[in-house]
Amino acid sequence: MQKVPERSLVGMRLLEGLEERERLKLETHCRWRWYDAGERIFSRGDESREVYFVAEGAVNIVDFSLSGREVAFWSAEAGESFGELAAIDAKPRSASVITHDKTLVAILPAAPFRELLQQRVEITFNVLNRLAEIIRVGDERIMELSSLAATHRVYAELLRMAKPDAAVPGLWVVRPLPPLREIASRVSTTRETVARALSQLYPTDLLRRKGRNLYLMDRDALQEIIYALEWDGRQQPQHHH
Amino acid sequence: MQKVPERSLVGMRLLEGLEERERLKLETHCRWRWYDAGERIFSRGDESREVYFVAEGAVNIVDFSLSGREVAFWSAEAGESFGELAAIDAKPRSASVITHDKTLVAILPAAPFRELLQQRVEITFNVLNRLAEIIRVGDERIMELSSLAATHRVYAELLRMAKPDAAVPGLWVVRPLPPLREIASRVSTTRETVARALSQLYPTDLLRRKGRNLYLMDRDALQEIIYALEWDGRQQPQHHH
DNA sequence: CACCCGGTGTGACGCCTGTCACTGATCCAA
DNA sequence: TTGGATCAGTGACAGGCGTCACACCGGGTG
Repeated sequence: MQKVPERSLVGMRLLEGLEERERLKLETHCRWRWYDAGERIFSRGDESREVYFVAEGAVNIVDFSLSGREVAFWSAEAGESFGELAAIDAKPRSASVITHDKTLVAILPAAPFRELLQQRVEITFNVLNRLAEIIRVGDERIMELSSLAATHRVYAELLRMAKPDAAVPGLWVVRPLPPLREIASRVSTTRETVARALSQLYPTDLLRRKGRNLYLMDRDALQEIIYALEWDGRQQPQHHH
Repeated sequence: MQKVPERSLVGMRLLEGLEERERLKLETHCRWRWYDAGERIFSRGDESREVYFVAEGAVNIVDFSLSGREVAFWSAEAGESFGELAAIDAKPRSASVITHDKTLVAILPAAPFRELLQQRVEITFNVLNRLAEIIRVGDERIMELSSLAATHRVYAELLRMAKPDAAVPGLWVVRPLPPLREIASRVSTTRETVARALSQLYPTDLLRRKGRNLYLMDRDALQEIIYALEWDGRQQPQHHH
């Protein structure tokens, strides 16, 4: 899982299918740089156009409302990339990027990136697929924001974060549980609401917390709750009477 | 503005830069079809993979929450296209498409579309740019949903819909004002809230309504209100005390 | 140890806005 | 004109959750 911090573009998902020769050539255009955890790589509105490849560490792509509220769009880990948008359409950055951990990135200027796209259709398809994925996830998010109450969005995020437990089949774990503040920014609510959402579920024994591990005792039941609550809870089908 | 309903792909933005020969060849793969206003072209989850070009009319790309609430993502008018996502990544439809008006579409199967992308890089860049645009707009939307109250989102939508008045400089018009229900679905709120948002503004004389025209008397002032209200209104910067 | 700092839990309060229920307008067809 | 359908405006109500405030906890540091 962990990638040796060699300075190469091996293993970058966006470049899958690229022959070694071309990869090496691409690397000659790259600048490498380490960022500390919590550093800002670029900001929304910036005029830079480079594409970034994460070799080690992880970053969050976020934006801030006028009031300072942080909204997390997505994140990129080792092997993933970000910043393609500006390189493609030559417009200012649409979001800011903040490192989550200590992070090593390869910085590729827009020109060689675009040249690559022109020459290697396979890579272009990788990019197309990635953008398509981003759109799909974004649409999901919009739907969630539009139709799910804050509490339910928190549960939905838990389901997304949880992975099957290695030992007990049927048991799911979020490990490590990130600071609630982070979850909040992913589902556009507040730290307090996340805390309350969890507290509300402990008594039912669907959720159990041990240190920085959060166990989902019954994933399906939790899934159920999200939708069930939308039904008899918030809004009824507004078939005009 | 209006396009003659000739059955050709001339003027399709996604195909800009395509030579006539290739365009004609592409047309041989197309199926043409008229849809009535309000018809559903495809639904989220469908397994179809065709790309659609709107020759005449307009469609809305929408999705429905479990409770039946309609959320509008965007729309496509004559010259624009939709359905590229599924053609690109071969996954089920991410949203539903419903005609807004009587609409003529050209239906291009995924295979020739992908072939086109492989052969004509210019077209691929058109697609990349379009996807990038969709992502940018989507991110804006997420930010709005996360940080603006429903009333303010309505105002923001008005600003988006308004166009400068031909006669009076400085005056902006929304013409024709769509049914409030439609505005509501674009900013994820209810018909009633939209109505109240407008009513609230009439007394200030920032808004004036004449039949199906809605005049923005002072666009900048309206803009101002949206952000001003976020400041001293809802949430303060939560600099930890 | 004492201290600070970031992360957690939870109570109180109040506004926003979704829901329900009516009343009217507008427009078109019979 | 009369009916029906869609659209608009508004009052009443209640519940969700954002905001503020405070207490607690654990871990690193001087």
